[in-house]
Amino acid sequence: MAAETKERIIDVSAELLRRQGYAGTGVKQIVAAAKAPFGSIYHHFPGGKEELGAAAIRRSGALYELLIPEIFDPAPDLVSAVRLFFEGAAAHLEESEYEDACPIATVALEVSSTSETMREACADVFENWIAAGLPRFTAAGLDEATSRELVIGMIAALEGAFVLARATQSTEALHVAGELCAQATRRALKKL
Amino acid sequence: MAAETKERIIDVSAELLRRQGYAGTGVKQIVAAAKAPFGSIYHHFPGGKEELGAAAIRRSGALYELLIPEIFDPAPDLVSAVRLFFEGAAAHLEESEYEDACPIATVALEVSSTSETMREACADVFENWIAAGLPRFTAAGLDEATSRELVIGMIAALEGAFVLARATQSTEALHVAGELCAQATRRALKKL
DNA sequence: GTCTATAATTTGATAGAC
DNA sequence: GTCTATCAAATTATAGAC
Repeated sequence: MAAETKERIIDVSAELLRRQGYAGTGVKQIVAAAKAPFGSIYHHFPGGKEELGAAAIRRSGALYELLIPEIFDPAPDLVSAVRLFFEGAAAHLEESEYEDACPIATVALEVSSTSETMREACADVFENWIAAGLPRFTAAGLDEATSRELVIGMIAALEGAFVLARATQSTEALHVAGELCAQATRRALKKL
Repeated sequence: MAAETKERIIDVSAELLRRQGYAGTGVKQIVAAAKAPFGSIYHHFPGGKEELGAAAIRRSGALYELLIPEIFDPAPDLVSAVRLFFEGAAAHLEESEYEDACPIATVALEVSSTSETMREACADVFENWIAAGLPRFTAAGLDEATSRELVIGMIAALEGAFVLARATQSTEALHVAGELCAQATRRALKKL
């Protein structure tokens, strides 16, 4: 039961951090949404808000990372996979009325100057994503360096497109960024 | 004098919002940094923190927009300009020890779900940037639609690269994203 | 170990003296 | 119109009852 409460607190925190950021999300709001008593935060996370925030970021990061095999592995080819990745993101963003963008980016930008603990959690997540994406590109025959560039480019383009999309409430940037990455991938494969 | 105080408050706010975001920046912190009396905020900005925040975002947006002509117009060609744009961003980020990334993105992600006033200010800034970038691409002979895609792709890639760069404290993503956009531009020009 | 009551501080905002 | 004193509410965190 204790473990379940802890898990529930992390899940709720991850959701709130995605929408409101770190500073914008209160500990009281978290316990209210998780239907947990206030003190349980400091029982399960002695490091307080910072420790909880880092745990939530790592949780979100791990969940989002699952999308990579989920989308890339059944795709007919690498270029299609890249396209599907952005189209899936666009669809999900639209369905959530532009609420559910990247669960990490907001916090990453926000806390990088103020909390080293939180910044490291975000950096770890991004590095895990890159590591998870890499084998999908090398498996298509691309060399390590090219694959890394394409993966980083893809994640960067996705993150930035989310920024534009959320502010302008339009998926245009996601479609454009997806096509940009798909074409770059196509061109790299052609050179083989 | 009154006008100067107001300007100073906006400038200081813009700087703090860039580093800490909207929720993470207190009104009291702003007046302290601007060496202004607390009440002057509500004298100059009757709408309170939200009105001040929107003004700061628009100010930052206008300043940042100046970089487009500054970098693109003296560049030898469009592809070089795109590269210089990212390299300049990387250099500035590194010089500021990964503090000074995009002045809008943090706030854009943060407030899009909670403040319509602020979201609109961010959206306006992005649209102004797109409009400022467009003529540089059409002047090179590209059609309107292609130019728009390249500009949006460039801004998206830059924003996302900032997210990765700030979290991982590395400029790798900026270099990768810059090359991605430069190559896309080169290819579009080749087709003419 | 679960939960409540409270502490200490800070938040955004206002009233009103000068 | 400039500025100070203060407000009510919210913030993170803790102490300690059960």
